Amino acid sequence: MFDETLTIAKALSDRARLRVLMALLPGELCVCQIVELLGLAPSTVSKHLQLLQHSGLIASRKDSRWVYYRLAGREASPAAQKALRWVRDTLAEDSSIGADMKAIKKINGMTKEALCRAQAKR
Amino acid sequence: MFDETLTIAKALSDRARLRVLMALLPGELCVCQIVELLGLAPSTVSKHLQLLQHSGLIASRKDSRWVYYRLAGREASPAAQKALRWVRDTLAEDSSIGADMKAIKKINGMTKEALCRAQAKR
DNA sequence: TTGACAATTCGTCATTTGGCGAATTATAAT
DNA sequence: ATTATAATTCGCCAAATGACGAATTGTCAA
Repeated sequence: MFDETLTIAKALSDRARLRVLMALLPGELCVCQIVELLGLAPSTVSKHLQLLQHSGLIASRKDSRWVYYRLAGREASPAAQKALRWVRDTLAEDSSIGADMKAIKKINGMTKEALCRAQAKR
Repeated sequence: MFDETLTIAKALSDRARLRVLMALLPGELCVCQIVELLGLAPSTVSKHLQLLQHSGLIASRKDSRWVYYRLAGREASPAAQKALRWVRDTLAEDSSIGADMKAIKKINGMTKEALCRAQAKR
């Protein structure tokens, strides 16, 4: 229990990972969308997602070539569920993440093709 | 809000600091008691306590030569209060911290003189 | 079956973090 | 006043962390 709590706290202790959790509040996103949102290298983003998944805070589903991540729900441990509730409650009415939320809307509005093109640029 | 949440999460993401928070659940402790509990150098413990205090999770009071730390209460920000509630709820019935709790009882049973002698040994 | 592409893993590097002892500060006792 | 002591600050080192690009894996399309 203690170690799990520590693992979860470590997972929450990074800006990029916290942004991912916030971004997943409205629903699942695929890796390329998260890459676009964070503006980090795919390998870096993948690492963050692995860590979050390992901590039990998020879960993934594979659809052909794409992998979608979502906040862990009922399958999450009590500790993880409580942690997610904390994040959600604390950041719920936070205006400072408005830019991210706007970006998510934009990203959701883009086709996969447009997204991949955007990423091919770098 | 977001940055405060991140600061709090970082404060929670260390084993020693999490142990301190657990140790403070029953009530305040002075630095020398926490040093005894963690078995770390006073300078290291002080650093951890500063970080926790800076994050708003704990507060301190000075009594002559001693400084006592306690979990932040009403003075804490909503984010900090929620975080403390998360830690408390998550670790409440955790048996793996039994050793720490036992150590706290023992430390509380010791006079200050005995404690200082114990620390003078190193 | 070959090529393209989303995602992950690996190797490397710069930065951050956690640890200590020495020096410093503040308070109490002699 | 001088000494002792609780705590903090400072300077340093080792270990952990986050970032990237290159190489790898798995899946679909041509």
